[in-house]
Amino acid sequence: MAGRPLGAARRNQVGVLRRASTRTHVYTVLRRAIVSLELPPGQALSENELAARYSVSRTPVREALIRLADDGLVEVVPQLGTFVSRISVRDVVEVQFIRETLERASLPHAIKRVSAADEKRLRRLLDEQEEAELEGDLQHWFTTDESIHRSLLEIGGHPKIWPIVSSAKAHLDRVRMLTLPDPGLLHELHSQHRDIVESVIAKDRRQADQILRRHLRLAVDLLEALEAEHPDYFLLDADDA
Amino acid sequence: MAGRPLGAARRNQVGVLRRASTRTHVYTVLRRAIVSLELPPGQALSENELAARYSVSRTPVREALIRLADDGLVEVVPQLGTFVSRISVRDVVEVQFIRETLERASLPHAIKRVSAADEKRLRRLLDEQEEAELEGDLQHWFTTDESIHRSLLEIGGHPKIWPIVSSAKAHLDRVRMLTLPDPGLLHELHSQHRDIVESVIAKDRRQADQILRRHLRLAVDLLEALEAEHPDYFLLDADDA
DNA sequence: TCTGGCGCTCTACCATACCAGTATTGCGAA
DNA sequence: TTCGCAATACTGGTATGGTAGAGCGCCAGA
Repeated sequence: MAGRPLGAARRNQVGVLRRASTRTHVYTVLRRAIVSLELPPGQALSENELAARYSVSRTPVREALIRLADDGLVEVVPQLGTFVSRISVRDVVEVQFIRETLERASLPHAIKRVSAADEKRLRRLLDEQEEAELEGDLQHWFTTDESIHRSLLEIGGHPKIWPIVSSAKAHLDRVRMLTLPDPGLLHELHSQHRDIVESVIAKDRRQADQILRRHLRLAVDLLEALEAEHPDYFLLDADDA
Repeated sequence: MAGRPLGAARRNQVGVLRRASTRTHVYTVLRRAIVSLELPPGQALSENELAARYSVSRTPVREALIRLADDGLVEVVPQLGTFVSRISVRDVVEVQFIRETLERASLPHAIKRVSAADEKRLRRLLDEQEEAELEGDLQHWFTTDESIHRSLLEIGGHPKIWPIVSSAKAHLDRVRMLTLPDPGLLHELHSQHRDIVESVIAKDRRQADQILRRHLRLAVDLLEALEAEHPDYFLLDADDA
């Protein structure tokens, strides 16, 4: 093979971020690629190939794939291969239910506990997202989307809900990605964010809940149309895991 | 050459039937040991030592530890060690909230969808649990406990909630384990199971919800007392992750 | 006696080698 | 031409070796 491990001198090869472990880095990169559909559902992933592409060994790649498998984003079949999981309509609906249930349950607590500093932070995130929208920076838009939802959970005193919602979001965002770039949808989502935040600040429980619910359902409402449009991305209804 | 001996190829090192992957096996064993407090909070776990104890290599041990870290049951500190996580009161409360929210949200669906076959299955599980209770077989009791809760989620059409609840349950059961063996508590929990199932069958939403809620809160109600009794098992309130 | 620094040891992390299966493919026989 | 079988070229699973970093204890010096 090519060069042998040279120790610390070689450690910086992958990216600027040396802080996180290699495994986390690979996990992050792969996850982003899957959610963005850059790696389409059904795509075969080879541990060897990925290791070569990112110039790391198989070990961290493998560990990243295990985490992705736990997230349901890939399926690893022993002695056969690892594949980007196809989208299961049933799973998406259920994952959406989980997310909606948890975020809505936390919202009243956020309304009770929101502080002036929280308000400032939320409004800053909203502005940041608006900027990303105007600039057409999808990546940044999604980052702020996560920040807003995570912040609301943290304000509600339920930070541990976020990892669950985040895992759900991955599947939902993959669906949403099929409808993008639709500037109208993006704008509507951002507008809903603003309405939710303002309702929380105004301590209007009913309105906040109503908008959040509608907000979270936007992705799945178009599911059937998307399935017809991209049949190869979806799992057949008969299949179960 | 003469080729490999095909008959012997089937033989897997340990003759204990056809077990899942080593990684899963180690994960299961370790998880059970942690939840049962056989491995107490704060206990240091060494990859090398575990590998030696279970007569496997470090790789599957390491991968199992990563999964346990995702579950929040262990904490791995690079270049230092891996430790059974201490119990954080705040986390237990939050995890309890998550579990309660999801199970209660699914319950109405279970009431709508419960079939005759489901009823039979649930009652069989209840009988099985009663038997385990009478025999004092804690391990079996916990198994049926899991089956009952999982079944209710599946009947409600939300099987994907189970992994989340299961992860939450691990933390809650660890707390509960501090109160056992208390035959009175065990009996009360079983009795509540029966009441919940009967309410579901009777399609009494309000009663089912009420009992389930009380049922799920039993573990955390005693938290403060337990923390006073076993201070070394708990995390100090100041600490955050 | 106390303190500061050097080094030993143990850790998890990553790289690599080996193993046991599976799908493919190419070749020989019908 | 077509079919069956066996060698092969993959796959992921496991075992093992090497590396940097963190903690701790010993020891020299004040």
